[in-house]
Amino acid sequence: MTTGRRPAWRAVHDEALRRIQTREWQPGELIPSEVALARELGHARATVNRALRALAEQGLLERRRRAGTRVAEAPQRRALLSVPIVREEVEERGARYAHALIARGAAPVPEAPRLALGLAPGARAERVRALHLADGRPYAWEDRWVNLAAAPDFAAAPLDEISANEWLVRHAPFDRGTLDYAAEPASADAAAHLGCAPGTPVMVLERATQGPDAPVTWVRLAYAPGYRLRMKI
Amino acid sequence: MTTGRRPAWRAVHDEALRRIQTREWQPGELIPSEVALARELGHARATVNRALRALAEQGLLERRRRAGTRVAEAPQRRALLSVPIVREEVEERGARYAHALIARGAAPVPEAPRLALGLAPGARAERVRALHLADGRPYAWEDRWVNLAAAPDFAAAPLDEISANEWLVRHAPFDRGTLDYAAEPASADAAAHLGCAPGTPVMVLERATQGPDAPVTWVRLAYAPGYRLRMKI
DNA sequence: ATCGATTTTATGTCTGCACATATTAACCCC
DNA sequence: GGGGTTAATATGTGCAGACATAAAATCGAT
Repeated sequence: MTTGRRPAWRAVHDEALRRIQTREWQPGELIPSEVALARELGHARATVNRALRALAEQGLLERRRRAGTRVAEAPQRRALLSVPIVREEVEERGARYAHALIARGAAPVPEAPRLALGLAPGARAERVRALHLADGRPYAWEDRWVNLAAAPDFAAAPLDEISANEWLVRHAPFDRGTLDYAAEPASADAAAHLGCAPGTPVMVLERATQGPDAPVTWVRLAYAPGYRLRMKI
Repeated sequence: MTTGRRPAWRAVHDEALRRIQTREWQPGELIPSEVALARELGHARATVNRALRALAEQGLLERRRRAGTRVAEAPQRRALLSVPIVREEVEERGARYAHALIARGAAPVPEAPRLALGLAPGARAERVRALHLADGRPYAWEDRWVNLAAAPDFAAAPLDEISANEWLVRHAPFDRGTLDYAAEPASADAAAHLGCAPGTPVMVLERATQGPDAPVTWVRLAYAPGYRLRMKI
């Protein structure tokens, strides 16, 4: 029967979670089959399946056909990190967002972005440098390279009105990518724009984004000192 | 009919993804209803529902009852970050993991962990300091506080055999928590154990873990210089 | 018009059933 | 016993139909 308030699969989910947390189901232990649980809890197998599938997606259960379902040895929740858009990050903190375009134009590509963009040695690409501001104070320093082959219109994008990232998100289809966070000493130009001493530890994000056909953009974001990347599990 | 190789809901998922990426469905635009899509693609509504639900969980679609389904304004993929267990991190890189217990014992709790553990001012808790090693080289420096009220047996845990984190993961039920990454200068003791100069930028992870009833542990991990937190989207 | 009640509609969920698929377990033959 | 074949079984997926729920759209009375 439909519970109304609380979906039945949630109830099953929560009950299974309780048994995991209370060690009623031990780590590594095989739990009852979907059919058995369905009978015990009075629901259809599909309902139990959905609940257990959700727990497996969270990393708490491990499921294999025929072998059954067992509690993960080290039951780890997984944190969901939405790919950061700087403007949203700033606004979520209740600050006013602004950005300043510092420089743009074609230039020869250094090694790291060149490899990420899949370009030949000596190739040129569009480079954008910009500063992101929160309530008028420096928030992050951006150094971006764009593969014009994958986003031809980018050269004409009005980057004083919209940030390069937002323009690309809206105009260039994208697919997959990688995120790399590291702690590094602030480079001279980053320090100058972020208003800190060169060498100050800053969080650096390097993001490579690929479209369905070709790599689109490679960006290096240096966050102002004090930045924290926060996640919940 | 069952496709066999590729589940039908994946086919629907991929087709919808294609339409989003090619801008056939514009950002912000209302897409056809489940019933319409089911008829068009020749599947049951439940199948279409599952596909669209998966895309919504990834942040590409926004769905509301009665209002319908629309493409997210800034279609962002979400990265799934599994909560790091240092041993697994190390072994995934193909290195041999080891850890060394440096110190343990009850001590007065400083402010940050005290608040995270919900303890009264002046309270004491169990402190553990340990070094994680990859192929014998320093990997991360751990400074951990444990709320013995939530994990009474922890005082007797054999921390020379098993790391505190793994012991807790196996013996203390846990629930929710927060992860905070920041770039900071290496403290004196972290630098000493990591083999770098004090003040070197290092990635610091602060994790607070809560069980069903009470906070369990607060840990600060300083990774050796060069550490990168890598995610795929 | 305006506000509130009612209808409509798209998504959310549930069920029962069926078949698919991946493994494990059992079996058989030598 | 060894090795390959077959059966058994738990999960994975698909479908049709039904009801639940939220929110937009409509209608009605003031």
